[in-house]
Amino acid sequence: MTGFYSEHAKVWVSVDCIVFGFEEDKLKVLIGKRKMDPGRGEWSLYGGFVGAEESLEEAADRVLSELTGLKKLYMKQVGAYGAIDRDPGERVISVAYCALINVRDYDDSLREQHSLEWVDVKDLPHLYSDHNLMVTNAIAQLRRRIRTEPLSFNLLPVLFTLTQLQHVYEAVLGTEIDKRNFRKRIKEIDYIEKTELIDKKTSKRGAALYRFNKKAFAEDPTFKL
Amino acid sequence: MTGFYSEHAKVWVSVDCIVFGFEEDKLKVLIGKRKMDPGRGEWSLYGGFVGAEESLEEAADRVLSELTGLKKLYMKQVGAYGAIDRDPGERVISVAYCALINVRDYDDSLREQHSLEWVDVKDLPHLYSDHNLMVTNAIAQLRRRIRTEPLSFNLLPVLFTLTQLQHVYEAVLGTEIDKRNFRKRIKEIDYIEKTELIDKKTSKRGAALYRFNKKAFAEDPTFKL
DNA sequence: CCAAAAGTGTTCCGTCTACACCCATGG
DNA sequence: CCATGGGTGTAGACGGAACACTTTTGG
Repeated sequence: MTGFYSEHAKVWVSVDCIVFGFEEDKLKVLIGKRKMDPGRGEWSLYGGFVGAEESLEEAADRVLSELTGLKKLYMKQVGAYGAIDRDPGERVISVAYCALINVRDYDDSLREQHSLEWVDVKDLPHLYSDHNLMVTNAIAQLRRRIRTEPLSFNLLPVLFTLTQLQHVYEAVLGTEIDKRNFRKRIKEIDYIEKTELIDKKTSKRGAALYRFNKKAFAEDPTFKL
Repeated sequence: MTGFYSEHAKVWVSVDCIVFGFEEDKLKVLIGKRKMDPGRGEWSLYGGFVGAEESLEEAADRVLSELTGLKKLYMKQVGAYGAIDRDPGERVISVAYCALINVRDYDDSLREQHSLEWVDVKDLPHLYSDHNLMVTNAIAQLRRRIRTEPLSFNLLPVLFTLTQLQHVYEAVLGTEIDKRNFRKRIKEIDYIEKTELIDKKTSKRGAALYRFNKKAFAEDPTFKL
């Protein structure tokens, strides 16, 4: 410490995670009731303070793995929120991160331990502080990116059917998509590979299972859907 | 102060401004040589610390008006930068803001006072800390937004010719644009109004001056170019 | 009179959209 | 045998890209 900036004020910085999951053909967010003051009992995103010895990304990773037990999730910064009175307790600047997880990878007992709930984004309650704004911005970002980046696979199991994939796009974009047009476009994308496996859970006839080939995508990282 | 968060560490938070201007048909950024340690003498964005009693936006506004003497500039958050060692002196988290200004509104003596230079984005030197990354991200954001938001007018005088406007798009996007296609699209946009005035500075024949009508845009805020 | 920038339409091609029926199977 | 979700192709509309010449006037 050399004291370059000692005349300036320091503030608390936190990270808040908007964790999206896909369940029952709906886009959902993981929220819980706050267990601490201020705001005890209010619905809230899950977050944590940034330590002196960790970067913003590390803090977000830490919070996410506390929350989900999962590592190496898709994660993207949404933005910094710095209104003076955004936190009812003290002055805290928060950086929001959006994460996408496959609900089936997620240990449900961990969810219950933290008393978290998957809530449909269309049906969000009032959240603590400016968390509703964060979620709104995260959804807007998700909608923009899902057309040009292979995000959707993060919300699905490794093997998925085209109907499932289509439902992800419909849930995120909030629109209906024509099945034939959708499948036509998929066919032209090399790194969405059809496997020999058949899923019989959702239909009597059975649906072909597909897989996202990361290596093939890395070779030609263009995405357009 | 109620001491809710006292067990957690506080950090310094700063804002850094990426100020874009349009000059000589090029997209330029305002940078200067740092006048303080650490990093004295290095090329750098202009920034400042966030005070205890101001929001991030207020801090960015304050820094921008110190810098330009201008208020109510177009300004957008680029993102938060929080690597541990990003600042060579101490641990500082910085939030980058991108601003667009009309170079002709800008008092050049103020520029000289702060020993700032307009530098072509294609010709940027190495900048202090992670500032090159901030500029890169700001340009990427600008390219995305300029197609769907009426940003370009912020880089031009109130009255501008269509050739100037086209040059703004070419400089930001880094591509050549077909003149006839460009003007065809402009004609279909109601809130880009042709005035009776003629600019004779750039050509012998003279070019019609146009204006962006904010009110007309507010009534139908769709933009597509 | 000529250099230099302003201004102006049409054609073509590729992309997106709309749209309806047969298939396979478990119950 | 029928209800349920899986799977397939075509035609028309629309929007974007390519492209070249005339106009005006200051020097």
